[in-house]
Amino acid sequence: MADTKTDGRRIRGERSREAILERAVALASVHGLDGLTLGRLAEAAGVSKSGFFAHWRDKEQLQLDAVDWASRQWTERIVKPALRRPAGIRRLLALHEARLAFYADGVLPGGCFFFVAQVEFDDRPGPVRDRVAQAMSRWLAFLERQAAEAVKLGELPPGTDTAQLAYEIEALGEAAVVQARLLGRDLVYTRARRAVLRRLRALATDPSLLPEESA
Amino acid sequence: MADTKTDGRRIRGERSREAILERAVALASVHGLDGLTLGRLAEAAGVSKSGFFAHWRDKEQLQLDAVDWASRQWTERIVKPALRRPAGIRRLLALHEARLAFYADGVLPGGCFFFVAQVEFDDRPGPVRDRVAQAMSRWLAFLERQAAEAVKLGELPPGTDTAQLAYEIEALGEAAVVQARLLGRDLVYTRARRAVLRRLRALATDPSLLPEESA
DNA sequence: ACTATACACGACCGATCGGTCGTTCTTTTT
DNA sequence: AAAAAGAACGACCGATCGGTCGTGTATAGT
Repeated sequence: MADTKTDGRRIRGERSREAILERAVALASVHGLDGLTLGRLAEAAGVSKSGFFAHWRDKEQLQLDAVDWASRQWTERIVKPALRRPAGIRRLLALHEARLAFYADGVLPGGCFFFVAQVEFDDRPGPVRDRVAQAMSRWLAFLERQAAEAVKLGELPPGTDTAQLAYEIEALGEAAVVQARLLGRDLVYTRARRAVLRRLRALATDPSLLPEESA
Repeated sequence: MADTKTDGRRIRGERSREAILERAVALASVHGLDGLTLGRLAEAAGVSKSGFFAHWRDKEQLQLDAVDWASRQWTERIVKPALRRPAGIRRLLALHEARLAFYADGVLPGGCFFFVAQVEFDDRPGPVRDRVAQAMSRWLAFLERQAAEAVKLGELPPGTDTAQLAYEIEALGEAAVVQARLLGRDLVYTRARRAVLRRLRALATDPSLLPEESA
């Protein structure tokens, strides 16, 4: 039952480590980075608590790795696919839709824990707070840059408040997870998608670049 | 130092109980209803842990009371003031603005904990989950009703998707708290206000009912 | 002034928290 | 084949969790 050794280097626990990390991110999205307990994590990942400490020095190291792991997933599943779409308003919409699809996949069942942790760690300076803040502001800055690109391409009118638009896309995407618990995923995700689509169509100099609302 | 006896009935610890409850709500907005610990709460409220248990049977009772207390505050500080505004789109905007002002006051420094608790308690049936879900859906239903009223008054075009509009107002209001931690309150609250104002002005049959954007 | 009551306290409880330790088993290196 | 280096375990640690108990005390009603 040896792990597939993809290269010459060290192997064994990597699969286990990755599996634990994935569970940790999922749990943190529900309970928060701080509310995540190592006992529940170990049980959920099928290892003992001391098995966990073979991979991480302490809880803080796990939290840091969890932030990095989630950031990497965010990039792979949301940013990269959207970057294959043409720049401008279509890419903005693609980013929003990829995010909803990512949430629907259940990797972050409670929504992105950056947003909970941003509050949790606000008054507790340290590397975890820094990394969470960094991940969040990178995402907001990225959204804003894409909006600015759309302005430069002439797909949005000059003078468009790109930071404002980034705020709205962020808000409408994140809120979906919470409301989905109450009203059902399909219904709420449709609303979340339509909200941004409408907003972009209303702003766009050429709305025909975007799909129709009923699509 | 006797409490003001507003009526003939029981008095003494009420002030203390109210003070504890207020602190509990504030803490729960940051750490979640579940992440709230009685030790921190007792310390923050200046009582002993056993002093706390003079007022509540257990943590669950406190959580229930906290939900009710927050709901009441929500009504007093957001709903009631907005109900004094004329029905229709002006009232919708007033609701959004009152919410931002409420958040700015710091009663719920982490944002409304309904939204965190909705995720926290999702897979744990019980009275707390029920009450949280009830509070959230009451708020969404109220927003939707006000939007429907605006349609009936002719301030929004017939056929407007009122549930969609309620979703957007909710999302744009709640997200502000989180982003405010990162980017500063004034900046983000301005964005949150402008987002809903723009949306309403774009929809309205008579935009002059609403203030200018630059206001 | 006396008594009943409710509030608040410090001390304490079992369970769980994050974390350590010594051991065992497997894998990699030599 | 022997030795070195992970990886995982069960047992256990002090601290903190939610919660109990007995006591002291301030107040309300008589």
